Amino acid sequence: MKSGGRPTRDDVAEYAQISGATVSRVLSGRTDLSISPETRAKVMEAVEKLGYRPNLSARALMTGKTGLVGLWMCLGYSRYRSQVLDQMRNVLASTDLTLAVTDVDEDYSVHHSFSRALRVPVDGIIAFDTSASGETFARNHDLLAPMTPFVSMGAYWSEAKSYVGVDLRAGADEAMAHLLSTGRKRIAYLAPSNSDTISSGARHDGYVAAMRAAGLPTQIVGVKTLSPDDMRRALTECGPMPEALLCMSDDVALCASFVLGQLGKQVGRDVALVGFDGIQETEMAPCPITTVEQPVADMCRLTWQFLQAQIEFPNTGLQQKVLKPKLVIRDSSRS
Amino acid sequence: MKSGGRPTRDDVAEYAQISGATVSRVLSGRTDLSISPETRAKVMEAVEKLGYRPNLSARALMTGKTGLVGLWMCLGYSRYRSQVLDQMRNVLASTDLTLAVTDVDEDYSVHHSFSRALRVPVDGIIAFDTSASGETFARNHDLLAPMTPFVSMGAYWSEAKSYVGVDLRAGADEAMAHLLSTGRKRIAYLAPSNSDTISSGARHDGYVAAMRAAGLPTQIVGVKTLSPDDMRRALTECGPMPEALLCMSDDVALCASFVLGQLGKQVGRDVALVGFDGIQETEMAPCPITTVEQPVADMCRLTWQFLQAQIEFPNTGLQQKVLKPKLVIRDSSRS
DNA sequence: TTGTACGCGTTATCAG
DNA sequence: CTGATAACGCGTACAA
Repeated sequence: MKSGGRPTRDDVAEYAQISGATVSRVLSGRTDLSISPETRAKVMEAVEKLGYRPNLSARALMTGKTGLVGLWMCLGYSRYRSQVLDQMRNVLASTDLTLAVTDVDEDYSVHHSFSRALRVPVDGIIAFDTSASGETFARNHDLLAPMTPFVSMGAYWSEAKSYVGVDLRAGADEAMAHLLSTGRKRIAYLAPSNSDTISSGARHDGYVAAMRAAGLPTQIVGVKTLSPDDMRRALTECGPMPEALLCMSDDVALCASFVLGQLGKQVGRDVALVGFDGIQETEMAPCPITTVEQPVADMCRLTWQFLQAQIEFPNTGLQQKVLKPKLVIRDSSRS
Repeated sequence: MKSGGRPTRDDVAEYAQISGATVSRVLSGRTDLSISPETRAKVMEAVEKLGYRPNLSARALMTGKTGLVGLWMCLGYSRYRSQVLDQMRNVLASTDLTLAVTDVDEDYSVHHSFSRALRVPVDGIIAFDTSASGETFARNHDLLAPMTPFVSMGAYWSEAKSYVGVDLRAGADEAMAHLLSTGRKRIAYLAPSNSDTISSGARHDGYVAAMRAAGLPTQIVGVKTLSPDDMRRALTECGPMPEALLCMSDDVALCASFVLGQLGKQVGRDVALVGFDGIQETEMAPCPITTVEQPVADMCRLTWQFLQAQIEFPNTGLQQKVLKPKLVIRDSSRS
């Protein structure tokens, strides 16, 4: 046996006094091969004795498959993302593939993020809510991994790629229609100021369009981070308190809800609140929060279907589907 | 070039009319090698033209390194875990290694979970709060990946392995001392009924020990899931409402807080609440919740230090450190 | 500065 | 049922 490193297949073979090929056969776990019980026993003993584990890279090199599905997402704190992670895990659980989650953060350059993510050797890629615009994303994917099966999932996509999208614009339209129907006029859009979503994207655009259509002035409020302090600053320095806030996410809405309480405002009466995502916590806020619920379960299931097809049949064409979110009205905006 | 599949290094070489070795050299990005500008240009052009990407498995096979750090954790929904993910990502960001997060769920058998996680070829493993007992875990690690650098992080560990632990027992002791000092006597321990933590572990044990020492009867309350419905059932069917609840996690405490409100009880006055983990949301509850805060940042930083040492110097001995959590007292238990 | 040749640890295809 | 042997795609001495 080699002195220093990990034992190899041939170390096992030597120890067991048989050929390397046979070791492979035993360890392959295939049922269509027949192996004598004694040989099998010898191999297993040697494996145990030597603490042998197959080298995954070598195996992948031979088979051309790693058995991994890459999930690309921003690992920054977000309850919605955490929920998607949970769901994706459930979907993959019944499979013989393994989920490998990789950080793709908008803070780094897209290219830098990608080259990192691509260091994980996967059979297919799911890119979730990578907020780099869909097109930039598609171009980078072409550049960096043209042959790898790929599906983007969530709010952003490119028509050049397969995707399962969520029509947040429809969600924003519905939310705004609802908000306006309650008679409120001074409605602001609230989002993290360091994010793209504050000045563009389906939610922002839906808000602006609805306000314009109603002949009302728009007001964009940016919040630096989702800390109570920054939220308080944002909410007090933006002028007179708006009658309603369309929040970019439920995380934003929940933080706003807390700060409004501190400021002596009553959510639902003094200020209406609508969030996006549909995370569980909106239900458990002091005043339950209206939200545009994302179809997380369907989204994950369908995405996996798409990707699986691409992995199994490399010639699969583009698969594209847009899902509709669902407005869930609660006390924060009812009256 | 081969017909069907991805282009290889030698396809690039052929296209550029040079040797495969030179292609490798150009793409290695090393500065100590000297390559003529024309050659470099030819290679780059061929790479672009053919859409060549190096095969990671082959590269890993050669170098013996994948550049990946495996983070093993349960991907089920939990705000604390999400926070750890966020922090770990920050720690690894300044590194040239890539984080590959893998689901290791206590619901599956430990062995099954492990063999899955081990399908990701990594240079080192961080196992976070894998609630399988530390010893079981260590044994499985020995069985499945004896040579791979390994550090466990969080509430569970084995003395046979390197770890960065958090002394939740000390946290529980402190929390109970605090709770008892407020004069409350009917104190219950609240945890998910399907989890190990309901009948064992540092938090449970600390609770039981403190109650016994105070000559008070213990009361364990199990909650099926963290839905308001299940929580309501747990809290109403456990007999007369306890004066205080030591909650297994902040997620549990927050859910309890919501349900108590619904039941007309005032948190902090009628029922005291203490949670574990120190997630941000405890601060933003209607009545801010006392919590045993985990040293997430230090924990992640130190764990990485340990792992890095093992990766760099394979002969590194056992590295073990236990961190103390910090009791943060808020209104939910003050008076 | 570039090319040749070998080996990393597997799986898979042949004979035997 | 088992043993040689040929790839898989790449990095790197060594030679030119």
